[in-house]
Amino acid sequence: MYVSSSLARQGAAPVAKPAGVSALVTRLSSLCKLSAEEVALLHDLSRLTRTHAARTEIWNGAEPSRPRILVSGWACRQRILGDGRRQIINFVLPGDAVGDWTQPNPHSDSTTAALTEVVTADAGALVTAAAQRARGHEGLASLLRLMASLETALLHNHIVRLGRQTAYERMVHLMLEFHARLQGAGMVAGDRFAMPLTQETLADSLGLSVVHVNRTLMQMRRDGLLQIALGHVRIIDLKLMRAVADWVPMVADTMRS
Amino acid sequence: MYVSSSLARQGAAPVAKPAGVSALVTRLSSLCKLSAEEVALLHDLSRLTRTHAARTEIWNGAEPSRPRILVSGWACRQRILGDGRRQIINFVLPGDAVGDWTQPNPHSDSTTAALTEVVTADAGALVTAAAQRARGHEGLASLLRLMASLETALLHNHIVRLGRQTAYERMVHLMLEFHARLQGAGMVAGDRFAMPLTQETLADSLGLSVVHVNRTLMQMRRDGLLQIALGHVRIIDLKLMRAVADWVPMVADTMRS
DNA sequence: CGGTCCATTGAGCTTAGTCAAAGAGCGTGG
DNA sequence: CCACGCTCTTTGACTAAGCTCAATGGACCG
Repeated sequence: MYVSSSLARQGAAPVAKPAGVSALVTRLSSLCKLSAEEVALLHDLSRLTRTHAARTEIWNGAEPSRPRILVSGWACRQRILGDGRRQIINFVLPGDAVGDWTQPNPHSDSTTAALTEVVTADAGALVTAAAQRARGHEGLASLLRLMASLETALLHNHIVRLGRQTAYERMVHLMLEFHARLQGAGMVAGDRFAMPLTQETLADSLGLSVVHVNRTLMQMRRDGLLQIALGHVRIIDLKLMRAVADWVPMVADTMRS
Repeated sequence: MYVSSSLARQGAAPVAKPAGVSALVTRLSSLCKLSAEEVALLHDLSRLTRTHAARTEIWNGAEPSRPRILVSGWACRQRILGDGRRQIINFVLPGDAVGDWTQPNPHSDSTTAALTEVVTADAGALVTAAAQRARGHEGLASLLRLMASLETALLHNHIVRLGRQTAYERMVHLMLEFHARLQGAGMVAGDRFAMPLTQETLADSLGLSVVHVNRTLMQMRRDGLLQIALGHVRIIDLKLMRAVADWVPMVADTMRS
């Protein structure tokens, strides 16, 4: 039974997707109390954007480059092993840093690739303003520190998923992570959000085979946890999902309450 | 055939283990060019140390505390799932930061536990000096950034191990990581270094069962990759190990050459 | 209409987990 | 000194989660 549940539909209509930089501003200003001047700086990011096609590399760990921030689309940090095995290290969503800002030239062998068409902005002005500790920009330094801290927390979560959770638990946990992160960017409408990923991408993130990802998703549907189709996810039973995946609320979750 | 290869021997004689803070100074000053004044600051860390017993918690993600740095012993960041499953997120070795310095109160559910008796030092002075950008302390800021960057790289490596490597590859890769990190701290003598971990600890790091860790280690011995006994590791065939594990040199490695 | 990408499903296999038992080393108290 | 208990390691037998191979079907595009 093919239920037309393609995950990565090209022409899927956007759901609650703010145009331009507004998702980015929503997300970043929700993390940290920022002055009006600082928020203006965030809006200014839209003046120096660049569009990258899907399936292209948007950042290479080896060569130093200016700090960039993701404005729209989905990307991922990944590493390819010698024999072609691929592991996705983390997903980069609107408002996330592309690459590693803290280190000019880290010897990292991982690269950042666009999963969809992606827009990035030059964040050099942000970093400079935060570093200069200018008056009216005290919040930016906090923001950058908080962003780094949250990214580390996501890496920790991913390690726990991969090390000690079953395929089913991993998948549920990842869906909850997307839900929480996209909510922070105002990209969740009710119980639905866009997830333009193929099952192969999910497999390479969760350390599973494509076939097993498919079976796991089918089981989740049968269990009434969520619906996945047409590049969108609809959460059906959030409470059950959190119980299944041993979910620990993220910082953004607690701030909301 | 029991070959007396206990991994965690209490009374094991130290191998190339510098007493006091020297391992820490060795490691940190190898990362970054530091002024004499800054090196003196590192030595000063020994004035504010604290000893923690094995199997005790030395840092709790929830409550804010002063930044600390590990002087001697082995610790780990870990998370316990609701049903008791445990995942070790990373190992903390001499010269590594305990907890998360960048964030006052990160909502992290992970804790840092001492695997052996451990000595930590208050690193508040370091962080303050780096933040003040005082003259003569320019290197400290770089050092802290580099430390954070290296820790992130280790998390990335761990994710790749857990997601896309076999039990055998994971184990070899972890041994290579210990080798490289301890070498930076001057704690490798020739081809040998101390590794005071039980097989259960290795299992909880690599996402395996204790039984399978044992079988994997036995196979590695038979294959002539390394010897593990009495809480020590002896590297036999470094080249083969690196080929097996798809090893990517760490920053510290490349600096050495 | 053929080609391509992605999702789905079945059959058989492999890696790694579970359960159970035994051995080695070490500390402790009689 | 020795018996006992505890922790850690080792091994066998069986089980199971997840992988590989193979084939099919829907959707979309030129």
